[in-house]
Amino acid sequence: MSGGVEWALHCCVVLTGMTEPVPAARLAEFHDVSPTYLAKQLQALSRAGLVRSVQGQAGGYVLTRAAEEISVLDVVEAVDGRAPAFVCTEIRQRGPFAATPEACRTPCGITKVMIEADRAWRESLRATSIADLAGTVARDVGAETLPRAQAWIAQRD
Amino acid sequence: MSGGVEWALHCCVVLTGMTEPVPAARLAEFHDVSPTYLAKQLQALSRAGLVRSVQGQAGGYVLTRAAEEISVLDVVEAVDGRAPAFVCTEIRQRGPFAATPEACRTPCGITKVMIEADRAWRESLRATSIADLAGTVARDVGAETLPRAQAWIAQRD
DNA sequence: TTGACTCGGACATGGGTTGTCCGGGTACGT
DNA sequence: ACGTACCCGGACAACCCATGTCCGAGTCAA
Ligand code: SF4
Ligand code: SF4
Repeated sequence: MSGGVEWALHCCVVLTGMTEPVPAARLAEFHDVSPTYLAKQLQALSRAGLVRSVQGQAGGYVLTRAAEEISVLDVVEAVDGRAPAFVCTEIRQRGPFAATPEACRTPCGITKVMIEADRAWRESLRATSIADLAGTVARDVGAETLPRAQAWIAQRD
Repeated sequence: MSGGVEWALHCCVVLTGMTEPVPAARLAEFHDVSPTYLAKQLQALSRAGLVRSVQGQAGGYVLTRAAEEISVLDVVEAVDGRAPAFVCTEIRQRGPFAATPEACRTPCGITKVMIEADRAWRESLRATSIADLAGTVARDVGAETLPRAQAWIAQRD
């Protein structure tokens, strides 16, 4: 899995409850990561419709909907793509005992198992929302930490 | 996911019920794939203890236990490794609002979600065995296909 | 003893993710 | 209305791991 997923998730969590647009550079400074590369991840989120980008001075990114309506799966798929991890090479159609193409209409047993496992993985990721994540960080490091961090992000130098 | 997983699974299926050792070169010829690269995957299976390799003339690979006792997850983990897909970079310990290391003893919410999803994925893969896969190919392409293929593999030129 | 065949780990190559850059565009301040 | 400064967006390289290959050590059969 792409490492940028972690960055994107952290950004979505800190964007929770933010009313003003936040520039990508400030998010990068907050997390101490490469600003340009983080920008790429945010662009992916923007393409997926999870965040809305406003340009010009005092621009930045804002969530398009409530944090309860954004699942972890949405973020993962936005950054890493919607393609399944396992892709069949159709090697059963090769070699001396090659199967006929019309026999390969329906996915074989191996592919079925992989698709089912992929579905279970995605379902598990869909069960948690960004708001849930924000709640866990409130329980882990204290309820006042997130608002203070958001205040630091909101102030413009 | 590594593409070699598909090759390894196919090899395990055709090895079902094989009593004589099968060389890697013959398996490669049967599937029409690179012999040397397939050998690498079989070596991984050997290291994981799923197959036993016998050397010398008339050597090859044999399953170490019954196909019912080998799950798809075993093969996947043998080839692709046991490491989880998501690895945390601990970026919460960086930046102006860095968390203290002692606060990071327990995994955060993001990591918990990822671990849970990974567990669900592996559990789904563990539910199916190689014997089940052999059964599905019997239902899909006919019950006599697999024995005939195995007979072709068993004969030595 | 000979021989030949097998596996095993060490060695190149390519595609993909990571990381970076500059141009188009927008909103603010004058 | 103009200038300006800022921000986003997609196009451009660098690094790394998966892919693919090779030859030597070991082993069994003859
Ligand atoms: S038999 Fe299944 S895994 Fe093998 S090539 Fe066909 S679809 Fe892919
Ligand atoms: S808060 Fe969670 S996801 Fe973020 S760096 Fe720490 S463990 Fe990783």
